[in-house]
Amino acid sequence: MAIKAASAKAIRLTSLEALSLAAECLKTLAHPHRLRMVQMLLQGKYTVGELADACEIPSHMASEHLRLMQRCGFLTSEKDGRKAYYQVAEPHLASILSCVEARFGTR
Amino acid sequence: MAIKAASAKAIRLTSLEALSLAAECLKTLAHPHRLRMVQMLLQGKYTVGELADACEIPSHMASEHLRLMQRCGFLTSEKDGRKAYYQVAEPHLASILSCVEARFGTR
DNA sequence: TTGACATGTCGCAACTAGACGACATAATTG
DNA sequence: CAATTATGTCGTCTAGTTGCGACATGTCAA
Repeated sequence: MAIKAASAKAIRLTSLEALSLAAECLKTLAHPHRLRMVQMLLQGKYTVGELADACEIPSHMASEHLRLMQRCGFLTSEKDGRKAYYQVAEPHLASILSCVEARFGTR
Repeated sequence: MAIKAASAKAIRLTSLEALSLAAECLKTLAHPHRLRMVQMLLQGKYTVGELADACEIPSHMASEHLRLMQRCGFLTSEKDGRKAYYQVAEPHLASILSCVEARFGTR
């Protein structure tokens, strides 16, 4: 009886549960408007309205995107009067955006 | 009349079309089984069956995942008899997987 | 050639995400 | 207080994704 081929090469694999969490986070990032928001927020703080303008979407939709990214730990927000400023909380986003920019340009 | 706040900070932004392509690629990657396959393939060639075993899914489903990843340029395949060996074609995958492993562990 | 194996394809049902109008809340201004 | 501005939430409709059984193709060995 043959030893399973896959187990012959002993490789360090991340558990499927951990990869499910990772997949959820990546799925959250995998949206053109959210990528643009992160690209901007890596260079400073912005309000919901500024991010919405840059993505050419109504601000109440930007607000939802920002909430999703906050939920998986990418962003944090702080209120100043009636404005809400968002900023990047997850440092790994910088390297992922570098990959995106390297492959898809800064055009 | 005030100059628009967003345009005040001149920032280099990737076009929304390019970000849409990027989002599609990221979405393709954002799946636990596909992440595991990429994690394995970054360390060598594997057949559909080996990848399927490692993900605990039937091989015809692994085949579909691999086709999707091939379609967006992540992987290439070569046939050897009735087996098909897949390997990584997109070098940036290594850095993205590093981020995933850094945040979610190699548990 | 027959059977077993490895991979790939098709079509359907169940689920999930996205866009968006409508509405809600909260702060500022007159 | 009433109007305006900025953000956040809810429900719905649509479109896309996932899992999977069934089937098709191609390869090898006896």
